[in-house]
Amino acid sequence: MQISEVAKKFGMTPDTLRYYEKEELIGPIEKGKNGIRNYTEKDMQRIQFVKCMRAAGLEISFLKRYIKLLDEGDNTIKERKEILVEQRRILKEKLDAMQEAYDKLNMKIDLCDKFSLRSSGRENK
Amino acid sequence: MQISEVAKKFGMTPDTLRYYEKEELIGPIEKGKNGIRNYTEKDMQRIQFVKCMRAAGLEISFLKRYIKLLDEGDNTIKERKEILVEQRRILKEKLDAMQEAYDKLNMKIDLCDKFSLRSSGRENK
DNA sequence: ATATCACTTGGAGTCAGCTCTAAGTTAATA
DNA sequence: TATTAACTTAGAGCTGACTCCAAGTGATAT
Repeated sequence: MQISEVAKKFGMTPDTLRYYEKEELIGPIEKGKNGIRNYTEKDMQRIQFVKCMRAAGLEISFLKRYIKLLDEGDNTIKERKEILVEQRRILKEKLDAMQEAYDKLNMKIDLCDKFSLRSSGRENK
Repeated sequence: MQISEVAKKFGMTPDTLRYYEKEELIGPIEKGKNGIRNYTEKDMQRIQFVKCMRAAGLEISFLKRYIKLLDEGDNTIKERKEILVEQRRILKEKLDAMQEAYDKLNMKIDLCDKFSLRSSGRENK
């Protein structure tokens, strides 16, 4: 599959895909003799993973480190787990902070509703 | 309360507090005749709010807009609610994406554990 | 043959959100 | 009185993650 098609499939730009490859989050992607990238099913699984993690705000430096270890094979599992556990911790903290903000937003929205009710109530007297 | 004290209280730097003030997320903070900021209880409530929202990733441009409306009074409630609802929607999407990544991380960590168990089991034969 | 199109590269530019620097003022301490 | 420390300002610099640009290549359509 060619770069623009893959980009479309994942809702990102070819630029971003090339950038991720340069940063070694994906690939290196095989190229035909014309120099054009041809993405395999496996490449796309990795893109899927990277996209998911990036959408959650995980840093590129982490992903790079992790994927390097992945490619090094089974004897990096212990280290990989440590990295994953650390990222999970960071992610959990962010999730909690966001949940707190979410609740606060909900409260504020409720207050707006209450205010509107009260004042429309007064109008109808 | 003086800037460095407030900064410490909220775990941020004086620079950030001055930056937020310049961007009109807080204040304007009253200054003594020496030109030094003196934060009131009300200022700090707003700092608290801004900090919470920023920690959840809400943009400064939104906070600025929202706080401007707040200061304009009751007849901006409808517009404020619209903004809040929109931000809630954005935040919800991010929360879901992060939850998905969180689950994926957990799965990967489980896989690491299983692998370690299996190989240590083999070792003990 | 020539134009169009999607691709390639290296490197520069952009953006949000801080973060730091330099130069200056003021109040308290040695 | 001189130093120190905490504050002030305007504005420059930094970081992460893209995003864009210019110049070039190669395959296809007219």
